Amino acid sequence: MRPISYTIEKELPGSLARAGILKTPHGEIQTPAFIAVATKADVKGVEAARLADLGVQGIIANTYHLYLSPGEKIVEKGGGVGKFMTWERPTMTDSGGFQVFSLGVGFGKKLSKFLPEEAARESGVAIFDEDLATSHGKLAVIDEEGVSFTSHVDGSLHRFTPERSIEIQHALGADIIYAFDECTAPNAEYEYQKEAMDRTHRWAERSLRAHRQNIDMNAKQGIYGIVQGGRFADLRIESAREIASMDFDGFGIGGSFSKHDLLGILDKVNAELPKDKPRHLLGIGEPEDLFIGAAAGIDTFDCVLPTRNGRTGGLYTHRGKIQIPNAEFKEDQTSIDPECSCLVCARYTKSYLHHLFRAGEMLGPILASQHNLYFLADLTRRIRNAIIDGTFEKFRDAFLAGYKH
RNA sequence: GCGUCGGUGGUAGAGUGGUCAAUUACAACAGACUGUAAAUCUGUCGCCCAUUGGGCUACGCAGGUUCGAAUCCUGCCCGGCGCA
Repeated sequence: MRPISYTIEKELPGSLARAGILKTPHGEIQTPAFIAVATKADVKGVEAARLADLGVQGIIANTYHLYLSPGEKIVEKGGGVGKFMTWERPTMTDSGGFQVFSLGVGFGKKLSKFLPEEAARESGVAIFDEDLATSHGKLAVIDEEGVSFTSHVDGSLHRFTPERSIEIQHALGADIIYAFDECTAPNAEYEYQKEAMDRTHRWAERSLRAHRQNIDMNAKQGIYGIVQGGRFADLRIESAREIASMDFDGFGIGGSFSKHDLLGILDKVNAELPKDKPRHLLGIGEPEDLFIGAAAGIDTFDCVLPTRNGRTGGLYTHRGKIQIPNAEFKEDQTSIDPECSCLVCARYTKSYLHHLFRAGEMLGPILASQHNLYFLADLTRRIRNAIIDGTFEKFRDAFLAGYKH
């Protein structure tokens, strides 16, 4: 009996969408579900004790960050990432593969994972700047065996290989761990993307082997393989087939493709994956993305946006995202989102949140993060219910009609 | 009253003859953020048109010197400090 199992509860006829139950040693996750990001063993701004009330069923922490600080041994002595942070429910750890991107080619470049350069330039987002990147130097360099990192904290040198990532993830002790992969830049050329994908496949085999060899941890943790291939459909499909052929307990769809590409190929990717295993869409997304993902058969999502947006004043509402520090909310005595039933909305006005942000009070980002987390967790829960009821499309259309940018 | 230092854009505070509509910070007004180098970053920020660009009004007030003044001179007003 594997530590991780997935059961389909209901499928949406004519699509890949499904509702199910993901069982872990620390409890079940009713899917589709939104997993909160707890990079450094904390969901930024939110106490673990509050997470369940916000509808959060699981968290995902980060191998690279916890390895650097406090060190995986400390977390291990603390009882593993879940116990350490007092979240004794389902946990995951990302392998550090994303940092290959963010500290590698992405370093010094404000490039979004999604926006191609042109779009970024048009929308005013700062973009890749080779000069800047060069002057800072990249912090991650890739070779066949693994990745050498320069710590962003103190400049010290570190080495990650698939085996090392798995070893650290064993110490961190999450219920679900990920194969070490290479997350590529969104604008990577086909040739490089192919090369990186093939390398990620080799790393996947090594990760899997490293995990299965550890009898003890293999019995306690499940391991997901990660599909790569960037924005190229044929590579994505090839990658899905390749990763699916390996004996993973579940699958992660790795990042850096544009939204448009995501729309077009996610279902094709998932169609290549075995139905009886869980699929996680790494690092996504916005409310619209959750509908797209769920429709394509994604079971779990994670994304930094609810907490990052929340910290910086962006709040989700059923009428679209709002910037609470903006002047228009100064005297708005209505709740943040009248259609939201979270504790923050039940209690506080836009005017109050606006004031907290203007005054630089930390409670502002805290409350905003909580609301956003609830918003996405609740939306995912309702998507699940709609799949079970067979009203998915209806629910989606109704929601998106009211949700403006 | 005498002496002295100083009065710059919403605020603080640079600038001390041309490259100044005026560094910078804060405030203000927006925007961005998708496996968290992020409680962060970006843009705008005298007025009026405009696509690069142009016009106008501005550095306490009023004069003056100069081709040219926020910058020099004179007077006045206001404030800090010192002495009476």
